[in-house]
Amino acid sequence: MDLQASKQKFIDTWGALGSEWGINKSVAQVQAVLLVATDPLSTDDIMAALTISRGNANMSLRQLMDYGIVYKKVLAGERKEYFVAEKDIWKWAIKIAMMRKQKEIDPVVQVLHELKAETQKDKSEEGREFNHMVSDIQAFTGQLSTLADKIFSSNRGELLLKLLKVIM
Amino acid sequence: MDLQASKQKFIDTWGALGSEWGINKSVAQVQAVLLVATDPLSTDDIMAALTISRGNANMSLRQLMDYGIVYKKVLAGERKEYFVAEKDIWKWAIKIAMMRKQKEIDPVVQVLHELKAETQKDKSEEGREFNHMVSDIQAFTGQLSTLADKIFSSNRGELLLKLLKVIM
DNA sequence: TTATATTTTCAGAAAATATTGAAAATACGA
DNA sequence: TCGTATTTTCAATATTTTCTGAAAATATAA
Repeated sequence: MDLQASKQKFIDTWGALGSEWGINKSVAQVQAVLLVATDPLSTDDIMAALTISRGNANMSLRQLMDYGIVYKKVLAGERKEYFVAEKDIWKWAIKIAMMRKQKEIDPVVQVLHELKAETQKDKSEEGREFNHMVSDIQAFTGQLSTLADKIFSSNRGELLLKLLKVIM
Repeated sequence: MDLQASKQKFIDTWGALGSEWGINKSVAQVQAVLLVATDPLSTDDIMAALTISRGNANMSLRQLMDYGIVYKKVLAGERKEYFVAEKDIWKWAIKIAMMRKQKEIDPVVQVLHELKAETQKDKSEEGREFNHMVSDIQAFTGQLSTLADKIFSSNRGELLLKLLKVIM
């Protein structure tokens, strides 16, 4: 397998992984193309590399920039916009995890908290049972959420990983 | 809000959370219905509770049983099968995480490993760059993967969580 | 064994999601 | 300013995923 084939395999694998994690396939592939590129790429380059439409390329790039893991790069004397990918995997693992946590976990923790409060004074057997179950889940997700915040704020992620390897 | 409304809200919230994490909405809702139930439920009970088809109820239940977070319960003198949900959140957090890791992460780690090996001896600037990038990602995902295995095997998850709270 | 209850399967329908492509908006140089 | 290159938007279309419902398979009781 030559280098180009290896790169292609990486792009495909990355796209498949993205799909499984609820990240749009095109978005994941665009990131992959930028990761394997040696130079900044334009929208047209990406359209050509993945044979996707301009609209798709544009929206995927925008999403990656929203995530903060792809940057615009101005090339001197060029009117087009060029893009490069953040290559530090820790940076994007943390950014994406934080964003997803905020969007997906935090609202659930909030609802669980409300349900817990609302059923607090229900003294029926059924009410106490429900309250107990919700409390358990709330405690668990709440702990995970707090832990995630601590890991993500301040770049202690890498440190943490090393630490864990020692502990376990 | 009365108890029934609270339960309904829980079911809806749980379904929404599931969708966002790539778990089918029906599957998540079936688990929720079983979690809030006071007694074992039959397929018909679940169909009625969520107004879903028999096929959907059956497949969702099967998937939850495959995950190992819903059990069959035989009721004396009853011909129908009844189901109950595992209520220990640690048990299913670990089971689901393990399963998803195995299905989604491990193959990627494997491909990355192969790509790393294949490009090891490419001495061109481009080849070295690609190899370096793949190696970084592979090291990161490999570490996470190993860490996850350690946490999941043996029920050290809860312990770990307590430990982290002290450390951080 | 036969009749009946229950579960499973799966082709097709419906719903949700992703993608295209061309028009509109914007940015830039002359 | 105008003309052109480039980017953005979004309605229409294509694709993927989920769900239904009825037929087939299986289990149970008599």
